[in-house]
Order: sequence, then C-alpha cells, then structure tokens
Amino acid sequence: MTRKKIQIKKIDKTTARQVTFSKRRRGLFKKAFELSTLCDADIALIVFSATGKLFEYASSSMQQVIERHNLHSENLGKMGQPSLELQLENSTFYTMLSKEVEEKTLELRKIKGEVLHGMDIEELQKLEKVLEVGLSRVLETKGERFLEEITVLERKGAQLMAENQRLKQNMFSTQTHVLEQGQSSESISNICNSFDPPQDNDSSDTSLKLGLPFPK
Amino acid sequence: MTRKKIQIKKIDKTTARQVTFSKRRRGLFKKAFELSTLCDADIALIVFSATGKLFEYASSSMQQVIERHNLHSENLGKMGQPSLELQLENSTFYTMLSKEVEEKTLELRKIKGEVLHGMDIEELQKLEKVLEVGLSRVLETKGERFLEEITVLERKGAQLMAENQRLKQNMFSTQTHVLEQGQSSESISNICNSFDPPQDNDSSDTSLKLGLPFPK
DNA sequence: AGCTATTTATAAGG
DNA sequence: TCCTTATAAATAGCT
Repeated sequence: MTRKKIQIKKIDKTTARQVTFSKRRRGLFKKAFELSTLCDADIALIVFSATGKLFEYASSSMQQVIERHNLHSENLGKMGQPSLELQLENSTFYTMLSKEVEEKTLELRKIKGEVLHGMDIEELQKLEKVLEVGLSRVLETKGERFLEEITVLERKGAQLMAENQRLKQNMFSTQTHVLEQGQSSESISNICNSFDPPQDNDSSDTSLKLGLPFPK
Repeated sequence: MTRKKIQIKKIDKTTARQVTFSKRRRGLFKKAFELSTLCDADIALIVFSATGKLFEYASSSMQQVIERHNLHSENLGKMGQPSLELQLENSTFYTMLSKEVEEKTLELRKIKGEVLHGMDIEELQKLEKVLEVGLSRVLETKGERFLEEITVLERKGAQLMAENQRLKQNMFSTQTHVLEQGQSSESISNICNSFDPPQDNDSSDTSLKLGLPFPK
C-alpha cells in the first residue's frame, strides 16, 4: 500500500509479518475506536497474534458485547444440557491446544536438526536462514553482555582504587602522628609497603587496568 | 479525513452519521480481514450500530475466538455449576497445555533471537551452541540433498545418453537401408547431424558433464 | 524504532 | 447507496 502495493496473502518472512502485524493492529484498533466514537456504535474486537498473544478492544465492555452478540445468535442462550455442550467445546479446545503444542514441538526439533529427513532443499534453506539470523542475534547480544560485564568490573575497579587512595591517606596521617611520637620511620614504611608497593600517589590517572576475564 | 479533517467525536447529524457508519464499517471489516490474512492472526470483530443492528466478522469462527478469549481472560468461573470437579480438572489441563504452548513459543522466539533481553551470558552461550548444532546439521542435510539431486541428474543423463546411442544405431541402420535403395548419403548425413553433432561414438567415457542447477 | 513514497480510506457533495 | 474528487491516513519497504 505504499512503496509498493502488496497482495493480501500471508506474509512469508517472519520478521516482516511481525512488523506488519504491529503496524496494522494499531491501525485496526484505532479505526475501531473511531467508528464507535463517531457513530455511537458498540464494538468488540479480539485479535490473537500468530504467536497466541491476545489483543482486545471493546467500546463498552467485552462481556457485554459478547453477551449481546450471543443474544443475536439466539439459540445459545438456553442450554438444555449445558455440561455436554461445554464438554464438546472444551474438547475442541483441547484439540486446538494439543495441535499447537505438537506443531511447536516439531518446529523446535527441526530447528535443532533432529528431524530433517522429510525436508527438501528449499525448506532446508529457509531453516538455515532462521538459524543464521538467530545465531547472529545471539552473538550480538552476547557481545553486549560482555561489554556490560566489563563496564561493571571497570567501575568496581575504579571504586577500589579510590578506596585504596583513601586508605593510604589515612595510613600516612597515622604514620606522621606516630613519628611525632618518636618511632622509627623505616618499620612503618615496611608495613605500609606490604599492603601497597611504592607508587606516585599524586598521579591523576586512577583508571584501573584490569586483567579482563573475557575477550573484548 | 478528506475534504476536511474531522474531529473524532460523535457526529451530530443523523444522516451523516449513518453514511459515515456504512463507509467506515466496510473499511474496518476490510482491515480486519487483511490483518488476519497477512499476519495469520485470529480475529473476531463485533459491531452493533446505534440502531442495534449487528455486523460481525471472524477469521475462523466467532464462537471459537470468543472461547479462546475467555480462556485468556481466565474467567472460567461462571457457567452453572454442573460439575465443579470437572471444571477444575479442565482448567488445570488448560493451564498445563497453555503453559506448554507458552514455553515452546518462548523457546522458539529465543532461538530466533527475538527475545534475548533478559538473558545472561551463560544462557546465551547455551543458545549459541543449540544454534550452531542445528545449523551444522541443516547444512549437512542440505549437502546430502544436493548430492542426491546430482546423483539423480547424472542417472537421468546416463539414461538419455544410452537412449541417444540407441537412436543413433537405429538411424544408422535406416541410413544403411536407405542407401541400399540408392539414395544420396549427403542429405541423410545432414538430417542426422541436425539431431546430434559429430562425435566419436567409440569413446568409453559416457559420464555426463551436467550444468548443475545448484551451487556446489 | 523512524522515514517517506505510495496506496488507501474517506469527507463532502451530487 | 453509489460515484467522484480532494485530501487525510495508513503503511510497505528501507535504514
């Protein structure tokens, strides 16, 4: 409908289908709202995505609209044998859900390469594409996690460094105080060095060079 | 929205409201149909006009969508109480199956790299492993398919080659026969060559060099 | 998640 | 309700 006119049939590419679903779903709900507002209509809209997620809109209340709809459908109102009817409905749903589980299980097994026997080259190439896309996304995300990890470690390192500085300052004050009490400076220096080797405390470069636990 | 932009509020003029209702209702139903078709969504749309007239659309069946909606709403509590136990069993079963569907859907989405945000490095590396294994198996199987395809083509080629040999033999017999009837050999040769260019029929190398339809 | 060239939807009027 | 037309909205294909 825009850069190019499209055919109204199922969109093959998963990602494109999801994008279109998001966009058009929003559009549809907006239109439903506008119609109910402009024309004082009572509207209920229920949308299940291909992944089973529920989206709904009702101008009044969903139950109200559904019940009103059931009235128009007339027959369902009396239920001479409600439990039987209910059970039939339920078994339909069991079937649906079970089928859904079955389908998803098969798809997973295909993706994991466990049941590739019946597949032709075209199917295999689609699968390959899915796997490549998935893998690249996982690798990308993993990279992000590593970076986050590194950032956290660097921050901690900087904090520790600052802490060390403060401790050394305190140590120095203590040392000075003790010296004033007439003790040898050498023994004090040795104690100090056993915690922290000699370095220039004056440097403004307090960033920590870590032995990073992960490759960058 | 066209000759002039309008505010989304109830249209006062009755006739204008009815006209707009007709037009927009059609548009809304069309959009609902398109969404369900393009994105494989399950949709139910119920519209009551201000005058109480019912219009409805469902991509599958209205009752099915409404029931599915009720499941999601988890308001299974109403309906008479013919068999409380049964209902409990049912809802437990629903819950189990639904949870299974949900889990598998999530796993699929993770594998496809669609929902990686909450995952830590360890999870990501497991996922990476699964993807790598799946991908290598798919590639392996694809290789097998290509080989099969090639084998089939080579066999067909060999058959065709043999057929050609036989035809040429027949042709030669005919030619000989005709020659014996006193006709020119030149014209016959030309006919023969139009089907098959000159070559040494004596060669034992009858394997076919195919222009393969797929990259190796 | 944005952008924009196009396609659609549709308000106003007949 | 249908047609036409000018214009507002929606959105497909990209990035």
